[in-house]
This record gives sequence, structure tokens and C-alpha cells, in this order.
Amino acid sequence: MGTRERKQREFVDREQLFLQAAREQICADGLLSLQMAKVARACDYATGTLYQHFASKEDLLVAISAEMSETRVNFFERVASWDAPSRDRMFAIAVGDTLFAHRYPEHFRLSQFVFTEVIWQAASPQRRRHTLEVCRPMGMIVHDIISDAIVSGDLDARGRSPMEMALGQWTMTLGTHCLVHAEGVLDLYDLKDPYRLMLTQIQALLNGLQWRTSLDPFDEQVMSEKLDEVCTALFADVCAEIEKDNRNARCGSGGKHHE
Amino acid sequence: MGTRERKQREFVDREQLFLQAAREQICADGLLSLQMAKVARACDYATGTLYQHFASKEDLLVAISAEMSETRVNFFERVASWDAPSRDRMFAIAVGDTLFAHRYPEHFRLSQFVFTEVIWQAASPQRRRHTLEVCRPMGMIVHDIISDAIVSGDLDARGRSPMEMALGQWTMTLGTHCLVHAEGVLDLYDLKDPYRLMLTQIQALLNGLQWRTSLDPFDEQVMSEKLDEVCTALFADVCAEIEKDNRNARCGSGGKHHE
DNA sequence: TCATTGTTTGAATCAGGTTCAAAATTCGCC
DNA sequence: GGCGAATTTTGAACCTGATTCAAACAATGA
Repeated sequence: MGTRERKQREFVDREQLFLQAAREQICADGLLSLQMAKVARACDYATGTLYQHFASKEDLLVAISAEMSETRVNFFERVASWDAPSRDRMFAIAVGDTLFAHRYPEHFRLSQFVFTEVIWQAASPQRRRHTLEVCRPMGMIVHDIISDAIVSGDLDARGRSPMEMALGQWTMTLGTHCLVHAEGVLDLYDLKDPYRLMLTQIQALLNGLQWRTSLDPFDEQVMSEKLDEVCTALFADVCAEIEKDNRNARCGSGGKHHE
Repeated sequence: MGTRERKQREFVDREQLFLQAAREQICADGLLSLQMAKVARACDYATGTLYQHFASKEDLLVAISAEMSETRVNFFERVASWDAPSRDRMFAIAVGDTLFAHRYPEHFRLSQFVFTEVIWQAASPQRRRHTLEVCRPMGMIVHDIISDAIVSGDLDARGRSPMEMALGQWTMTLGTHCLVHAEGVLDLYDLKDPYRLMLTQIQALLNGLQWRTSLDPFDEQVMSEKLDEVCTALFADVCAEIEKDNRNARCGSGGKHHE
């Protein structure tokens, strides 16, 4: 009899339900006002039941972040299976990330919070392990792109490991996400459209690493073409959705937007 | 009579005292276990008095971060008054930041937390304004370095504003700080000494921006020389302190170190 | 000296995360 | 179906720690 399996599945489903409800609450009222009791109530369960799934509020937050990361991994996977020069794939990673940030504006806000010592350490070790596991493929995909680049002669790593070569782009995207969510900071210097600026800087970085084929990052024409290429080849659906959603409330599955 | 001024000064002193105590508590027991009542007690004041200075716990955290940022600004200022080629100064900014991170390991951990929506929004508007004001000079110094570079012909900004040109390095350093504090992430890919790797990537970026004079970022010899140059010219004291403190507990003014 | 105004105090309040004994449900077996 | 054991769910009670505020205190000034 599949009783055990059914139970298992129901448990997973319920977890999904909780995660979904929590995500909606975050989108609707902000990270600040997420309350365990409210999440449980919203799903018609008692508070205690929620604690069967998540060891603490922090644990829940990390779990949400991990779940969204799975979607993010999917963006990376699209790039991995793209048949294009290594440098274009590397760039596509960055583009995918900016699209992801547009499509799920809450993700990086949450993830910035979650990777904070206070939250991260308060989550259960299993949760932390699982979360890192979920994120791992992103790194591996980048790793493979760089390996390809080295093998094919597009890039001379000069004895550096692939991930060491990746660090610049990685930190640049990460830093951009941080900056975007640090309210008021970009305004200090009147910086608009940080993601577009980031893509320019990334191309400059790739040039500096002498990753073939070099291009002029300040040529708007060329950049727009590169961007379009990636969007149509890999992220047509996402771009369409972003278009559609523009000027609409949207988040996860349709709560009112916070603020 | 200077009664008003004396009062004012005493108030400022007390605030300093609170900030100091809070910083020590964070260093000793971690961000998690900072307690308002304990901070007040440690200074021999009642809890309520602490609230004369800080609107909330979050407000206090932001204030600590702002205070440490003043020290960080000092690092930037040293670079600003350095008589060296623009590119070397730009690089020195990054070096200064890595030294700052070594010297005050708690700062970026805290600042990552503080610029999180949850904390930032919970601080008082005045505090937020003041904090941004404190940080502003850092951007301005970078701005001026880039302006110099453009004027002197070291850099062709191609119509970009100085801060737009700075964004790559800015986000790269920011992202590196984040990564360093995201426990477990660097281990995933067995990355050691992220700050050294960052400096390499930054040189690559500056090359990619065609910022004169280009150098080989993968030449350890050259990089070490550049690094030494900055350390001896601008941060001799800091480097000496770091040397000295190596393998010692230290934080702010000598609490036991957390974890 | 006494009223006034401003400051400090810390016990009381409050919010919300977490626990856990009791109630409900499910399961295995006859 | 009926019964007791095992598991799951429940939600009110508990607990921690931030925040408040009425009373005590201190400085000011006439």
C-alpha cells in the first residue's frame, strides 16, 4: 500500500502551501510584518503545524529563499544548454539574472536578508545545507561555461580555476542586487537603471579578462543587439511576461504589492 | 553661559558611550543577541534613556553602522589626497576597503544587515538621512578620481558620468563583502582569499575600461608590488595593526570575539 | 524657597515567536 | 466494525525582549 508515499506527498504539498502563503504575505505587507500565526491561519492550520515544517521563522524565510532559488537555477540552466560562444553564455548568465530580478523583485531583497548572519545562523543546519545544495548548480553551470571557454581557447585563465575567474562577474551581479535594494543609495549619485549599467561593466570586465570575442561595451547599438539576442533565444517567455506585467500588481501569484 | 552647549556635549558623549557599548556587545556575543536593556545597563543608564537617543533597536544598529562608516570614509580620504596616477588611486580605494574589512571584520556584516529592507525601514528617517550623508563623501571621492582620470586623459568615459563608470568596481567590492559574510557559499566552490581575488578582478575591469596604464592582473609579482605600494604609502598604520592583531582577539576596543 | 520645566527611571505593557499537554485522527489488528 | 497504540494537530499558555510612560528626580529661574 502507498500510504507512506501518500502521507509524504501530502506533507510536501502542505509545505508548498505554507511557502506560498508566506510568500504572498511578504509581497503584500513586506518582510517586516510576516507573522508565523498569520501564515498558519491563512492556510487553515494551527501555528504548531507550521512548526512541523519549519524550525523557526528564520527557517521559513530561508526556505522561501531556497524555493525561489530553484526558479533562478532554471534561468541558469537555459543558458547552460544554449549553443553559443562561451562569452555570450557568460553574458547571458548576467542578463538572466537581471530578468529574474525584474520578474521576481522580492527575491533578492529576501535573499540579501536571508544570507545575513542573524537569519542564516538562526535557520536549521539542514535548511542551510539544503539551500546551499540548491544554489550549487548555478555555480557549476558558470564553472562549466568557463571550462569550455578555456578549452576552446576563448579564455586564458593563466592558471586560475574557473570559479576564480568567475568571481568578478559574480560579485558584480551580487553587489548590484544589493545596491538596488539599498533604498536611497543610488539616488545619492543620481544613478538610473543600474542593471543596464551593470551589463556594460560586465562586458568591460570580460574584455579585461581578454575573453574572446571582445566588444565595445559603450556602443549602445552593439549592447542592445547582444541583449536582444539573449532575450529572444532564451528568455522570450520571461520578457513577454515582464512586458505584460509592466504596470500591473504582481508577485508570486497575485497579492497586492507592498508599498 | 555655555549651559546649552555643555548639555549638548554631554548628550553627544552619552550617545558615544551607548554606541561603544553596543558595538562591544555585538563583537562579544554577535548581532543576534544584542539587547537594548543590556546596552543601557552596561552604561549605567535605564532603558528609557537609551530610547532618548535611538528610536528603536534598528535605529541603534543603523547608528552603529553610520559611525563605523565615518572611519571608512577616512580610508577613502587618505586615497583622495594621494598624489598618484588616477588608476592607482582607484585601485587604492579597493585596497583600502579590503584593509578596512580586515581591520573591522564586523563592519560589513553589520552593514549588510542594516541595509536590509527590514532594518533600514525600521530606523528613523533622520537616522537614514544622516547615514546616507555620512556615506556620501565616499562616492564623491571616487567621483573626483574618475573626473581626474577623464580630464587627464587616463580614461575615456565615452559620455558616461563618473559614477556610472565607478559602478563596476563599487558593486564588485560590495558583492565581495556580501559573499565573504555568506557563510558556506565560498566553501561550495573552494574559493580562498576572496579579497585577493577581487583585487585581481578589479584590475581586469580597469583594463577592460581601458583605464591607463594597463597592467597584467594575473602577474602576481606586479600585483604584489601595487599592493605594497598602496599599503606603505597610505595604510602603513593599518597594516601594522593588522599584523599585530593577527591571531589576537580584537574588535572596536577589545571585547572578546564572537564565535 | 518654590513653581516650572526638562530628564531619568524601571516596572508594566505589549507583540509575537515558540512550546507542549490535551484532543483529534490514523493505523494495524482482530 | 471495534479497539487500543501511535501519530498528528491544535491553540492557549508561556517566554523573551522591545517599547512605553507615569512617577521620581534634577536643573532652572524668579
